[in-house]
Amino acid sequence: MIGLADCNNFFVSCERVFRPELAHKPVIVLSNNDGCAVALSNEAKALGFKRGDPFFKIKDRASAAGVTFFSGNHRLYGDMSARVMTTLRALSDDIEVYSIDEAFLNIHSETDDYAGLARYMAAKVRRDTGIPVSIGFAPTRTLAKIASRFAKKYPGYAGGCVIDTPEKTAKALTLTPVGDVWGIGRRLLKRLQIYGINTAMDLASLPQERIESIFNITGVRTWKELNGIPSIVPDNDSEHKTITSSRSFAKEVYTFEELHKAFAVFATIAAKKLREQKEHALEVEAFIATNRFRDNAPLYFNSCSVTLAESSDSTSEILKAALKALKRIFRPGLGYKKAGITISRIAHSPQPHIFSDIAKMEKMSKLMLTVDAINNSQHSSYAVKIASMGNGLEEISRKDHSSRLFTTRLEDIIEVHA
DNA sequence: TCTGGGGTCCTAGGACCC
DNA sequence: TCTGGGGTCCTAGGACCC
Repeated sequence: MIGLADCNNFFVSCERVFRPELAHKPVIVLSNNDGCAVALSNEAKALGFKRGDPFFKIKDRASAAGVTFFSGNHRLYGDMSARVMTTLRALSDDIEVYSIDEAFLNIHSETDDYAGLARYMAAKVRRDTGIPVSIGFAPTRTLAKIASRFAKKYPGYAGGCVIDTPEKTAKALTLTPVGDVWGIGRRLLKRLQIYGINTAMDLASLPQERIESIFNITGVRTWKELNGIPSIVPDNDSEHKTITSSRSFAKEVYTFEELHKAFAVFATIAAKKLREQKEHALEVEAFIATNRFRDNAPLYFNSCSVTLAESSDSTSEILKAALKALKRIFRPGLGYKKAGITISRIAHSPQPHIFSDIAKMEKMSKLMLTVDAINNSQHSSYAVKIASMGNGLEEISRKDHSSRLFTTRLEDIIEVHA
């Protein structure tokens, strides 16, 4: 049996931990620049608001309906996620962190009461972190996902649901729309509906030959998983193969200098992540794009990648490469709305070339370690920074509804008056 | 006025090779 | 006028995920 723990309305739940009066109230967490709704409480969903709704379109109606808004506070969510994962880790033999709000749970020791275990784990996470979580156990990951959906949807499960018999499997699959199955996206759903496949049960009941004629290998895996045959093996190394840092800007940016500043921020963020996973990259790609929603301005998207002579994890080397790429794609006179960098060809050990100055590489490596150490120990993460970063993205981003850094900044710690 | 960010995997087709 | 066959590797783009 494999478990899946999924935090309910995760970003909203994080905010509610520190604003308990918002329980049972409509709450929406917004994306960067207060652009879109990305997380909604059940009450906000019930009012008809959806994930992806642009804030400017729903603002008036939602305010009138009493919705509380938050700008995304990702440092808070990341820290709360770590707390949830720590609790889950202590309760299972091993866990696979699948996303900021989900983890698969492996239980090696024998138990015949998975439902009780799931409910206990959910209650423990709730008590230790304040975050409500739904846990499903089943023979495959795809079925565990379905089980956790039931645990989330029906309060009667008390946060824990198990699919472990043919009868329970049949019932769960019949009640699950095929579009809700893990791995069935918008495009696939459309095709399935043409064939009259509407529920997970319809899909699971098809003969394998039929499935193979409709789907590629990933679809066949999903079908097997629905039939109780484990076929999706998670990639258990936690290191990423690419690291992207990008942002949309609140208003269009026209000059190279402004983009340079933004790229200094991107390089800082991406290189820090790279160093955190103790790796080095050989390739840096830069991209810029104009506003795709404006039809009275030219549409331009371009990207360019640069290969480093020797692999690096240094912010300044990565920035240098990103700016080289940016120079090739920058066109004056255009208003840029979004930009970013992706670093790739990531490897564990540094890869010098024959003329590399090894001493210099080691010196740079030490320098970056020192910068990270200083920044990690300070309240400001940019105590030491690349000068061209200036005040970062401050002037070109917007956050009007921020909560505080309750768990990671001493000045922001919550006060209790008794 | 205002429309997110960060990933993975698979596949078709081109480049290249013998 | 005639213009092979088969293999591998790489990459861009599509589809999916949260």
